[in-house]
Amino acid sequence: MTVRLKDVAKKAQISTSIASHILNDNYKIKLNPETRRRVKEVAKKLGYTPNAVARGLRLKKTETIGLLIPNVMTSFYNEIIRGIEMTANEENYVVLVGCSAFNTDKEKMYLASMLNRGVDGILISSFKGSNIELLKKINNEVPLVFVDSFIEGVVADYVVTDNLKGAYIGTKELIRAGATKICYVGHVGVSVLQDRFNGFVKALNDYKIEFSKDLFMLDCEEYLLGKLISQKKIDSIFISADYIMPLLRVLRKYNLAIPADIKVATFDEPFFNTETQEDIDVLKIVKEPMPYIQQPKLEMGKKACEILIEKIKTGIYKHTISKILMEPKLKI
Amino acid sequence: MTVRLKDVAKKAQISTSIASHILNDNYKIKLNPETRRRVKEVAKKLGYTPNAVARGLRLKKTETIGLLIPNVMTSFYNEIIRGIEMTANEENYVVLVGCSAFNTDKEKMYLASMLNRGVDGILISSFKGSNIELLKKINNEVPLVFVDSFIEGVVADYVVTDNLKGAYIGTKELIRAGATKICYVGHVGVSVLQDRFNGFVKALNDYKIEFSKDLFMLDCEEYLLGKLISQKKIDSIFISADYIMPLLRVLRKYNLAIPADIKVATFDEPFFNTETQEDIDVLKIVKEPMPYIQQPKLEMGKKACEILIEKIKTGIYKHTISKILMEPKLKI
DNA sequence: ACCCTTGACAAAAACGATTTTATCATACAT
DNA sequence: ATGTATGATAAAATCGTTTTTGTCAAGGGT
Repeated sequence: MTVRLKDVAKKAQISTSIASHILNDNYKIKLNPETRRRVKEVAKKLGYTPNAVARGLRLKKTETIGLLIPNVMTSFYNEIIRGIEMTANEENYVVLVGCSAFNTDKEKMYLASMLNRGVDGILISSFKGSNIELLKKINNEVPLVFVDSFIEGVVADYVVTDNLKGAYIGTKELIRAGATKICYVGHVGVSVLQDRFNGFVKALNDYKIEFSKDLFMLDCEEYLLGKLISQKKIDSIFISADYIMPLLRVLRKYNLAIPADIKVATFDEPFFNTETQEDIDVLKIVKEPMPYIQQPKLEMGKKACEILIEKIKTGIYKHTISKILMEPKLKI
Repeated sequence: MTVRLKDVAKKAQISTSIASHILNDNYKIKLNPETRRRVKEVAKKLGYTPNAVARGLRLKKTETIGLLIPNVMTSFYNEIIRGIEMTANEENYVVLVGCSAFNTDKEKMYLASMLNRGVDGILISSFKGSNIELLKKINNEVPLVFVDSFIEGVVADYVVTDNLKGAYIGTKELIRAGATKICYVGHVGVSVLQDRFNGFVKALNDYKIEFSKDLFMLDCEEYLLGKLISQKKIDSIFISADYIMPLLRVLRKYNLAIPADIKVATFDEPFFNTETQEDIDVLKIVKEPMPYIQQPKLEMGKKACEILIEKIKTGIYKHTISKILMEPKLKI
């Protein structure tokens, strides 16, 4: 049903090869201007658009980029996706999304699938290092840009928030507001999270506050926090936004108000999901909005996509590693 | 660099045609079992996977489905996307996403782009009727399933929440709780929203409450609401979750508490985005969680994707219109 | 008068699969 | 002995492009 180049050529009484040259505005080959006009006119009239699959086969490029992320249901990745879709669209690329669900096998499967579907490049947010060999191999076949993640040993481009700086200025803000005993809540298992922790420690050092291992926990551990609070071992908390609701519940249990009794700053905008009445009550302890570190998610997506497309277009993408640090912002 | 069928064939000392038959498990053609074994072994050893682009060209199917939605940044579409990605992945399909941003031209562009990239089917959430002719045409070329939207005149499948029922049971809940003067806040411009309004009116009728045009507004209009409230013309409100924050601000201005002074039920889970301290304060008027109508978003995505893939596989998809109503739930 | 360029176009190859059509022994029936 | 199945495989066509190579007449230079 759809109109092929052959149809245009036949109607314009010309060979398909010439038609192709004309429709691709190839002026290197000399042609009668009238012929050019005629072919273009016919193509327009028939509403011809080149079949991207055939084109992809011949050209070995599909104007498609693969996007592989852990999940699509958090606002964090959504904004990144949006940024990616925006610039991809501007540059006439289309994006194939896959959701790895933090599952190494699924990630592997998607990578293979994208590759043999001929994507021109891949954007990925990957944490576990399990597919590192595969990623290295892929990195030699198509450009690869990592978003909000860092895989030691893969020589590619990385676009990440400056997590160290973010945690640094967040912690500094707590100190500025008078904090002296700061508790850190958050994982350190992967590079970006380790950076955050390092930023936290750096701020402590710069402001001559001694770091104590006792004031550091991976998860929001109610019992530990309870002890620290009741023994007045801490006056403030720097915490990942993911844990904000659990934290508030703990604080409420101890009848503490923010910021009078305890100061809290979060990495990422705190997200209050209020499922129950208790959740709504819990919010009442927040007397002032908490300062938080905002990641430029949209910009991160945009930037990563720009870099990828740049690499696709130039074809230069091997043997260089670059880490683009996006500027976090302190929001009060 | 990647290994082609030709490479496998050469290594197994066989023609590509036979290799293809073997790797596709075509038993209609008689072959020496030993040859089959050998070819499969070689293919496995070389790590051969068929080039999906070439395959797509020859077979005219790409195992790709197009997904076109207005935006990717609201939790509503995110869950739908997730559902779609899940079932697509299970069925070995891959998803090409596009974001129309409520823009007719962008929608048109994406539809064309997806089509000529050879997607096997399209899932779309479309509101404005502007691309209706294009959609009709597409509907004859590949299966088309609408998600959470309805376009009069396009003979395709629709997967939507039973909006009428949702609004009906939501309103009924308000009435059950003693409401007699209910205000409706929400647009009616598109089919799904009109259904909601109809459900609201139906509930009023069934419970012998007269509908008054004065208690109906498209947006959350502060002035109007203020008047209705201060004149005690209403005791409850049925409202789209999108407007919950503006509504709370108005209610707070009048110093009203939920549900003591005014009952509120929402369509979709109320989403409290608390940007400022005022926002947090505003939540304090909510003394009890509000009842709300929950749409089965994930299931909607799954269902739509299942239907689409079913149609792709059977090839039967023309000249029937079906509207699948997903069951909304009342949450208290 | 002969060779060379060039303008204008056509034919064919290539991309990597799948599928239809051929080849060519051997075996079997008549 | 001749024609026809059939088993096992190869060759060629096809999908719709792009690109390389070919054709062929007109014009220019010596």
